[in-house]
Amino acid sequence: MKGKATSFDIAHYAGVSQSTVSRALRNSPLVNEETRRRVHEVAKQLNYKVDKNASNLRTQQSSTLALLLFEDPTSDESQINPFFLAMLGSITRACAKEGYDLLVSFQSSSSDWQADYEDSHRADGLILLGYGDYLDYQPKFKTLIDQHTKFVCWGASVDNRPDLTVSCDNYGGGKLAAEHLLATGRTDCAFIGDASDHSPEFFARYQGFKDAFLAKGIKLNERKMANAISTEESGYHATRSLIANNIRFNSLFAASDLIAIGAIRALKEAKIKVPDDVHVVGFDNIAVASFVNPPLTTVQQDTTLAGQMLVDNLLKLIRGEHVENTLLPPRLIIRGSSV
Amino acid sequence: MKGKATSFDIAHYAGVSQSTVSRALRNSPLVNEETRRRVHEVAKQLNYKVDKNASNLRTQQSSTLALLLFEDPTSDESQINPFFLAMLGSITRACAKEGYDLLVSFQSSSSDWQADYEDSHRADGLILLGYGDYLDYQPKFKTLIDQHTKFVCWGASVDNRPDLTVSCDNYGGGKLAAEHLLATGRTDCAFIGDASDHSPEFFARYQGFKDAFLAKGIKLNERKMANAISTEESGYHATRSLIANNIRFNSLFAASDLIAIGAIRALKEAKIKVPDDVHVVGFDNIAVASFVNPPLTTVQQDTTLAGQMLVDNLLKLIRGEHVENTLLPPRLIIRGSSV
DNA sequence: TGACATTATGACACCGGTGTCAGATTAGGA
DNA sequence: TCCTAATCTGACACCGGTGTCATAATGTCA
Repeated sequence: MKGKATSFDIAHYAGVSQSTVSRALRNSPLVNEETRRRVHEVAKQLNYKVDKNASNLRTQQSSTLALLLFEDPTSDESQINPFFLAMLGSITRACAKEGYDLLVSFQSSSSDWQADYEDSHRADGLILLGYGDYLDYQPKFKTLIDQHTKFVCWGASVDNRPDLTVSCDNYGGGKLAAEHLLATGRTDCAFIGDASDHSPEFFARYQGFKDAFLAKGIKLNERKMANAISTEESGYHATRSLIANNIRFNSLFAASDLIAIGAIRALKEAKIKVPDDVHVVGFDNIAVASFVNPPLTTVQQDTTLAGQMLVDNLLKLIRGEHVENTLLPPRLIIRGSSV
Repeated sequence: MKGKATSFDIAHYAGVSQSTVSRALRNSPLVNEETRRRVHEVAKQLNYKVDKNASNLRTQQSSTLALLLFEDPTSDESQINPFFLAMLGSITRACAKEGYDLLVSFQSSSSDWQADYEDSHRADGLILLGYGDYLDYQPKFKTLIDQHTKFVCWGASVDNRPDLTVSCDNYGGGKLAAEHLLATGRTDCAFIGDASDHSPEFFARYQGFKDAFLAKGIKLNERKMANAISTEESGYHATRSLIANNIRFNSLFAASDLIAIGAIRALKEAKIKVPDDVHVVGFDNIAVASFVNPPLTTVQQDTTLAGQMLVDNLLKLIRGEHVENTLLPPRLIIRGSSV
């Protein structure tokens, strides 16, 4: 057999028309049981596989989702944020479970990102994943909505369309972290992250954290804060600058685990002991968290559930079903860095 | 405008035929400069995107590669081997660079894996990634070759077709590890991994390691070996069983970093100090390696280069060009676990 | 036995591009 | 001025399926 078999080849060998082959292979009730069997038989022998391009072209859908990964442009090229990789894994699994294929693509948020997977009929919908720079994305979101592109995004909320967002309850997670530190009696707390509304997830974490302290009548000292993006390097430098400015604290909340790991490095370097001198709590529960020294207390985001929800919601959108705003419950994982 | 624009819409507005539109958009030299400009103009206004399904159907190729990830069926569902995730990242980037899209799919090596991406014209070729169980795969490889499926694989070698494999020089890497331990004077060495030919990569690492010791006239003690697959758990249990059997050693070579990390946990638990009592060397240089305590000495595999080579070789195969067997040089990264 | 519903099948248009071929127009050369 | 070559464009078949419609074969009931 030269080249790949087509449904016409099968039709020929099975002694039926090509239409019937198409129907038989998709188990249409219109086709006779005996015929169906025979067609399947021949198809198997010829190792026939439906041509997805032809099929997709005709049906105008692709059984494929596209995952767009946005990375902090400043992060090292070779190292991808492990939290996103975990998400990628769970999204892949969720797609497979639903019978969808997944196209993966990295976007650098600085450049003009190409969301044309849907326009070009390569994918039925998009999943946007990133510690989104909130403000920069809004115009893009609007374009996507105007074009009726189906998409969901992680973290960053879309104006007036809360149903398009799946995210961890960052505010609640921040509270969990705060309550834990308060319970251990460490009320003089530093925050490393970004408390501007540029980074909505970090902002929400900080808000929850702050409010939990306020609820106990404690006001966080604004001077004990330093900005950082979600890399180890950034966390290290931010913490170093606090130390260099002679700012004292007995506990530290980092907006992400990578930041926390960088912070611990800076603290160690300054001969500040973790957890004896400073309790440290991170956010994400990436795989590394349990291996660092000391093991990192952190707020876990359930990536498996998150991936599943992103896919589920997107499929609902594609099918035109109603979707609710989705907020996933965080969970505190207590380890050696704070006890 | 209802629905998506097609090339006929553009033809209409630009006052030319659809054929000309198609040519103009692909910058065919056949079309007049002025016409080309006008067509592009209209296309942009209508936000036109070529329908990939139609295009792929006609041209019989997809500008897409598929990545099949094989995981150890025993590994935890939620945690994917970080080494593979790093590879995934670099493969994605390499694909983007070459203008190809990437379909990602997880396969459980136990079940019958579906390699029909190419048959169904979804992808032009396959990249196989996994700590392959060598023997199980050979029949599958044969089928793929018989069907003229274009594919490359990482690690596992394909009988008679060395050109289909890209891999790290595992033998050389094992030697590097051995020479380092010898240089530190730790000649009484344990090995955790799989030294059977079931796991070709681990086997090669062990061979290189063993030969380097032999070159110094030292024969490794077979009793100081334990089998493990590439998970932290497995490394932990394997090491524990050695300790439980009262087997002594002053250095340890693990076939992968995850195994090494598990081994360190087992050692610590038994109050055996790393590196004072036992020097530990791993393999892979996953991101975690530098964060564990003590930081792990390891043999680095250059994942960026590996991803690039896999993609490059696959594209060459697709284009029918000659491909060489590809072996990437490993590099020793010395950290606290062995000095 | 004729009228009608049911079942199974084939013919055919269609999805939206790409590639080939033929034809129109203009330019160039004798 | 006429002929040939070069340039540009449109018509059309084609890729390999899917869905609609018409039709043949069979069964049912009055």
